[in-house]
Amino acid sequence: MQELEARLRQIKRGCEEVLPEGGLREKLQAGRPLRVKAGFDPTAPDLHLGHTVLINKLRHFQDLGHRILFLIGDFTGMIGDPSGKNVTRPPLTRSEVLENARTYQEQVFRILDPEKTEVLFNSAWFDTLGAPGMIRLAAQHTVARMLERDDFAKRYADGQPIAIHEFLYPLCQGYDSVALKADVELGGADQKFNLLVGRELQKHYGQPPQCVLTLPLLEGLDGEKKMSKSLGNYIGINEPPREIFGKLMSISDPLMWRYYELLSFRSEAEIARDKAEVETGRNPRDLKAALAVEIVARFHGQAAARSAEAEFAARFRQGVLPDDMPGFVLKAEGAGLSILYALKQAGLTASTSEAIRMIRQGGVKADGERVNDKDLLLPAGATVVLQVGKRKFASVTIKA
RNA sequence: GGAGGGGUUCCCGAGCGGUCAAAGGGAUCAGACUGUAAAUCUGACGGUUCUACCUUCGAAGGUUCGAAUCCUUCCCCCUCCA
Repeated sequence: MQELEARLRQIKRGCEEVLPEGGLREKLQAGRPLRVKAGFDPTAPDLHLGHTVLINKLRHFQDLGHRILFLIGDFTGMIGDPSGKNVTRPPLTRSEVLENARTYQEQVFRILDPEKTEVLFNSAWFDTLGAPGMIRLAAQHTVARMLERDDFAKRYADGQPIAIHEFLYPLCQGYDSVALKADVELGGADQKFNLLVGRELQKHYGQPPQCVLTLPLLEGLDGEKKMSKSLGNYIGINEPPREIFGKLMSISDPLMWRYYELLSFRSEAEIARDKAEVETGRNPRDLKAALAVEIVARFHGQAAARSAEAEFAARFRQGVLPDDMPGFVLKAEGAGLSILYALKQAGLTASTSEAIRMIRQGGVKADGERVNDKDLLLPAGATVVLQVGKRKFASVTIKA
């Protein structure tokens, strides 16, 4: 009994909503492995930490012995989830879909256990459903219920267009749950409506309705807006260890606790203890580093995480240069090479104008010495370590 | 089919014949401060052979000593009415 409660708490951690409240306990009580569904767009995935909040939750289920149904919406992808943009996405070819699915798996299986994961495509049932089947499906839901969806309601009230096919998206997503006989479905907080349609449809088709878990959208590095690639405030799981480590170290303290809650696999009790320690004087920096190590290790292994941490400490606390900075060999013009030209050629600045600006602002160092003279010549034959700002380095050798 | 509004530098957005490389905000970058934190403050933010010159304001032409600003044509967005 106590164990059940513990499991329930682990599953609910970080969730925005669990609907219906008691439903999950009931399903867990049955003791059998649950069928846990999560749907993904068939678009080319380049996962960032925001995506992993949901995948982590799937992992929790797996750890508790449940079955993950990793559904790729290659059919629903043709519709595109209604976002008000009112564009029908061009359907992907079969090989594009398979390629994207492969990339998904390569990334997702760094968190999930492939043995306990089934990867499925919803075209499997929709391709054979046919127009009559689609009409029968559409008959299961009313326009009034559809308009309850916040996004639809707003657009309808504002006189914004809603194309008919947009109504089909929630229905199809719901039908996926029917086809899969899902016990639980996970989705982002913005998916609540669609997830609930699944419950309705399952009832219509004589199945026990799934339990719905919504997960919050993770805030990006700025701590304000949701993490997304287009906003540039993301940490991609394929980024090099050093990048992931550095980006995590740059987040604010409040955001760090948020990340602990949603991204760390450490127990809530441990995190609470750390939090208390910080309040009595422990340096939050060390906890941030611990989080960074955990995350880097998840995607790149323990060794890479340790070395990223060591390098970070060396570079920023002791000012040691990175040992693998890019190297360049540039030809001198006469007696030497203009520092401006070297900075640009080494890719440290986008243009010579920018190089001048950086020097004026005191952001350029050569062999650790601040450069104040924009007309400085690097002598032929020398090898100089150039630095712009805190994180851009290059080793430049001037050839006569 | 009819009426109207608009396309400006990474984004939003002012400018509406010279003082415009173009206000203001955001993002970004550098410096100071620090825990490489965050917040804050200062500065930068088209290019170059850099106190000057060159290229930019949807596209192409034109008027003018001079245009992002005026005219012509074209392309593209949006709103309202039917």
